[in-house]
Amino acid sequence: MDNHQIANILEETAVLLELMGENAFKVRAYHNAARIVESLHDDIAQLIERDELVKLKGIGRALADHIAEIARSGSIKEYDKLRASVPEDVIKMLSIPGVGPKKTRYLWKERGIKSIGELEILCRRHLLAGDPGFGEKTEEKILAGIDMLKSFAGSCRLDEALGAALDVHKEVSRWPDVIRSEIGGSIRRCKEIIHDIDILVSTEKPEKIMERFIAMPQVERVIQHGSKKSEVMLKSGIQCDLRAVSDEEYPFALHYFTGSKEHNVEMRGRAKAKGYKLNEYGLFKGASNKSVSCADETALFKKLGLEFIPPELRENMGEIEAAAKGALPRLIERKDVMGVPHVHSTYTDGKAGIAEMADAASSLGYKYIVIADHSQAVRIAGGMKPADVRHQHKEIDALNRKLKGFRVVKGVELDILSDGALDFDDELLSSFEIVMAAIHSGFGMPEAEMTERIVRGIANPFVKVLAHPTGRLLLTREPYAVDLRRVIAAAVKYDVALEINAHPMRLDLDWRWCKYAKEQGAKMIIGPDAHSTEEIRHVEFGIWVARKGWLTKRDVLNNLNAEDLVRYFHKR
DNA sequence: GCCGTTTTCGGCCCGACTGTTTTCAGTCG
Repeated sequence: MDNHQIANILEETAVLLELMGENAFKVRAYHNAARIVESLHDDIAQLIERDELVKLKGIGRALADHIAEIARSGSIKEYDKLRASVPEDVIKMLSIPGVGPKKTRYLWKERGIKSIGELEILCRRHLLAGDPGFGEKTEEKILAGIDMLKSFAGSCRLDEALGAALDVHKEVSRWPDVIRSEIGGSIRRCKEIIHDIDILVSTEKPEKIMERFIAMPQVERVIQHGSKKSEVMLKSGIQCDLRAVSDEEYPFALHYFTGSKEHNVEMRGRAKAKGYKLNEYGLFKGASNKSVSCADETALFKKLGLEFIPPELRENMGEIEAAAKGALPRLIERKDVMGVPHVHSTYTDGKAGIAEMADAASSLGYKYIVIADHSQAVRIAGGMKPADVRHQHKEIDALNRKLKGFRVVKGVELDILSDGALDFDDELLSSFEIVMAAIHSGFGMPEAEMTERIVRGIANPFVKVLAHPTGRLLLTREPYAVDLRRVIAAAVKYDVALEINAHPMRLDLDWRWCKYAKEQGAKMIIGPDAHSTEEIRHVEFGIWVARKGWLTKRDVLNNLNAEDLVRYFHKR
C-alpha cells in the first residue's frame, strides 16, 4: 500500500462516517488524516516502524494505529464494516451539488433510494416534495445538479479558468461602483485544477454590483443571487462566484476568499489563540469585539505575528509555521528567469521555425531558447533522424552568428526507450549542448519497471534534464506509475535537473514534489514545451508551479544565462 | 478523533444563501 492508497481509504472512511451521521469532528479528523498522508513524502513504512506517525499534527494514537493496519492488511475493520453496509451508488449521490450527507442519508434510509438514477426518476415525478426538508425547489435543484454531473465534470485546467476569470474580471473592475477588485480562490493560489472562479470586489453598493453581475452576457444561468454574494454558471461551463464587501473589509475578505480552506482554518485557530476572532469581515480583539483595521493582507499577517505569506503557499503545508519563524523562502520571480528551455520547431511538431521562436522569446525579454525537438522514436511528432539533427545544428549556428544579445542553444527532447536505452547514440548526443530525456511510450509499464527504465535513461552522462517526469496530462491521462522518490534520488546522484514542464496541460513536476526534490538536493528547470510562439508564455505557469513548490531563484536553473547554464551542465 | 501559554475535558472557524420553515437546518466554501 502506498501513501495514495492509504489516503484513499481514510478519505472514503470519512465520507462513510459522515453519511452514517457520525460526529462531524471525527469526520474531519479522518479527512485531515487523508490529506496528511497524501502529502507525505517520507516512506510511510519507516514512520510506522518507528511509531512516528503520532508526531504528525492531526494524527493521534487511534489514527496512527489505523494507518499502520491499512499499510499492513490493506484495510481497517471500521472501513470494511461501513463499506458493507452502504451501497456503492448511494455514495455517488453525495456528488450532486446541493445534496449532502443528511439528505443522502434520508433518501437512502427513509425512501429506499439507492442510486442517482432512482433519485432522478423520483424528482421528475415530483414524488419527493412534501417530505421533511424537501420541496418543489429542492426537486428542481437536484435535477439541475444531476444534469450538471452528466454534462460537465465540474473542474477545468488553470489556464482555461484563468482565461474566463480575466474576461469577467476585466469588466467588473471597470464598473464605477467598484473600489478594489481581484481574482481570488484557487486561481490566485495557482492550483493546477480549478473548480470555480472567485472574484472579490469592495464597494459601497453591493446590491447594485450583484444585479449587474448576474446580467453579464457571459452568464448562462444564475445559481445563487444574494445581496453580498452571487454564483453563476458561465457560458464557458465554469462556475463563477462574486462577493462584495466594504473597502475596510477588503483585505480580510481577500485573504478569506483566497483560501485554502485548510489555511483559513489554521489562521483562525491562530487568531483565536492570540485573543482575536478572524472572519472575512475583519479581525476582532477580545470580548469587546473591537475591530482591528488592516490596510492590506501584509498588515493582517503582521497582526498575527506572521510575515506575508504569498498566495501560492497558502495550502496549510507548513507555511504558517515558517512565516511565524520568519523562515519563508524568497520565492522565484519572473525577473529571475533568463531563458526558455524546451522549445519545439518545425523540425518536428512545432508550428514555427527556430528564428521565429527565438524572436518571440526575445520580445518577451528572455535571453535564450533551448531548441528541444523530438528524437526519431516519436514518429507521430515527426521525430528527427540523425541527418535532421546535423541540418538543424547548421541552421542554429548560422542564426547565432546573426543574433545580438540572444542565443539559441542546441538541445533535444530525447526518448528513453522501453528498456531504458536512449534513442540516439553517444556520438550524436555529444553534439548537443543540452539533452532533455523523456518518456513518450509504454505508459502502462509496472512501477518497478518504469522506475528502472527512467533511472537507467538518466544515468547516461549526456542526459542533463528529465523532461515531464510523470507524463501526466491534467484531467486526461494519469501519471505513469513511477517511484518518484527513487527518480529524484537518481537525478541528484547523476546531477540531472528535473523539468517543471510549464505546459498548462502538464504542470509536471507537480508542485507537491518540488519542495521534497529541493530538500533532496535536486535542481529544477522550467520548460514551456512550446509548440508555437504563443506557448512561450507558458513559462509563467512554470514560475507559478515553482513558487507553489517553495522554490527560490537558486533552485531553478533558468536563473542562469545561456553560457552559465551550458557550463553548469558540462562540469560533471 | 485530535488537542492543550484557557484545558487531559470540552472544545473543535465561521458566515452566506436557499428552501422550507414560522425560527432553522442543510449545504457550501
